[in-house]
Amino acid sequence: MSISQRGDDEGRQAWLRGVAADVARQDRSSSAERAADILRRSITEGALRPGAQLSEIELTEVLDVSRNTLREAFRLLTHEGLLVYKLHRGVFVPELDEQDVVDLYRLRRVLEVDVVRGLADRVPELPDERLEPLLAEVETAEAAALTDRWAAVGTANMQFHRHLIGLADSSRLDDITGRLLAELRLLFHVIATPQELHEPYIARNRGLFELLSEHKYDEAAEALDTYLRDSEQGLLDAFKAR
Amino acid sequence: MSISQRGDDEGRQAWLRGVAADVARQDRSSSAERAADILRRSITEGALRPGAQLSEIELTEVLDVSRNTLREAFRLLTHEGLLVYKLHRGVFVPELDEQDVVDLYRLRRVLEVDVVRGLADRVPELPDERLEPLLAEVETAEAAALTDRWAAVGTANMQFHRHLIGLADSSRLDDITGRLLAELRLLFHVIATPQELHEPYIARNRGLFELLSEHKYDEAAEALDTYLRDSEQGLLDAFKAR
DNA sequence: GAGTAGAGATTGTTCAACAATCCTGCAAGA
DNA sequence: TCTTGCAGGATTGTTGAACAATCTCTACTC
Repeated sequence: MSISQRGDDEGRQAWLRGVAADVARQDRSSSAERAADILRRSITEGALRPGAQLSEIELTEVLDVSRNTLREAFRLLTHEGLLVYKLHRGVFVPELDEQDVVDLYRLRRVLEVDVVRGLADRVPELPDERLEPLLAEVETAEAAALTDRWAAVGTANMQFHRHLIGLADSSRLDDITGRLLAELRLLFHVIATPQELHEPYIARNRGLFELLSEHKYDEAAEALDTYLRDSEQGLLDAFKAR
Repeated sequence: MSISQRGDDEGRQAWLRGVAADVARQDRSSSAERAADILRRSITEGALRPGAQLSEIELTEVLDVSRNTLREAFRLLTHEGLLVYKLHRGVFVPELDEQDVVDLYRLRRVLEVDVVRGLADRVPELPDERLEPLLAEVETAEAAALTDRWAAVGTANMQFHRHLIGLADSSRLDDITGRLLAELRLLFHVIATPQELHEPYIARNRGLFELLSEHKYDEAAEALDTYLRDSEQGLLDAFKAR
């Protein structure tokens, strides 16, 4: 389909913007970002455990980038909280503790609850289709649970919250959330029993989705608050049981 | 005073920790951070205006660092929101608009108000001396106002809020706040009338301090909420008048 | 066993070079 | 006139090598 076949100018411009966005997304080239992507996956999926040191020489060979570029990738990940620098000693996957759990959840609670509460005053009102990504994540989690893929359940649950925050249309909030969820993932890796950690929240996410689609925002905010408190307590218990 | 002249071991260790912290602060990775410091000041003080491009070659000569180190400094400032990268085009001082004002203030409001409200449930109770930095910033602002140094007033007012957030003892919150306030500073530079932008909040900051020192946290939270709404409106008005 | 000195390894920083991309101006064509 | 295509120059992206600064570990002394 060529551009000129589209009739209206508005539609054509929208289409152009879409293409531009795709290109920009694809064009996120930068060797550093590509290296960071690989490392990010290695960390969030648990191949690199908390406490592990990342050797520069070793990784330049594995990732096939220069030391300078690798260090730039390190910087990107430290900004996301997935790595920490120790001067003259190198970069490490951070080891978070109970205090970090409390800190992270405090932030999550205040931000997420505020987003949901804010949906009530929104003008124009939130279109229903904005909730579709939430439902998709719930269904992904449910499917993963059926085949005992609890890590995938955890991932889908987190994506649910990312999309929830996304409803606020705030790029800064999205940034902060990205970092919070990344750090949360680090915490999950010290947990021995992922099933009991993630399973209860599949149904609760579906419950949240339904409250939202019925525009019961205050109720949803209330439910989300206790939800997050329970989740925090679950993590703290898992920590103690370790 | 030499170490051995101090009698007690505890005191000596505390002293050593203090020195270690000072050294660490001084030794902060030097080159890249030193370059970042200079650039940060240039931006926040207005020498580098929003929209300006930062040339690598030019700055390597001015700052006397290598391109790699300079680029690391750029990364640091990008993380703080003081610079933005455009792939293959360079780094620029971002240009914020009304929408950014709304976005920033929404975050400020929810975070700061929550911090103040949370002080009520704090155990152990907040020691009075934790409020001293707040008072110091108020006095700094008052002194600066007497000599018409309105930029300094704005700085002190922002530091007031940084210390306010600091009462929550959350490193992540401190990070986020640092970025939010840095971005706010960018906004101030498009404002023609700094006096009417900053002057009213000197007294209001003092009022907040007094409510806090009387442990009237809910009242303080309420005052802070309207404070921030007024401040946001002031910025938006200034934007429109531009 | 505690403390110290030195060797080896790793990180911090710089430099110079080349590759990839963007911007500018100009000429050719509709 | 407006668009399109194409050099050419300028800027950024990436690399590899080199050296300095710092840490870690081992071996030694007491």
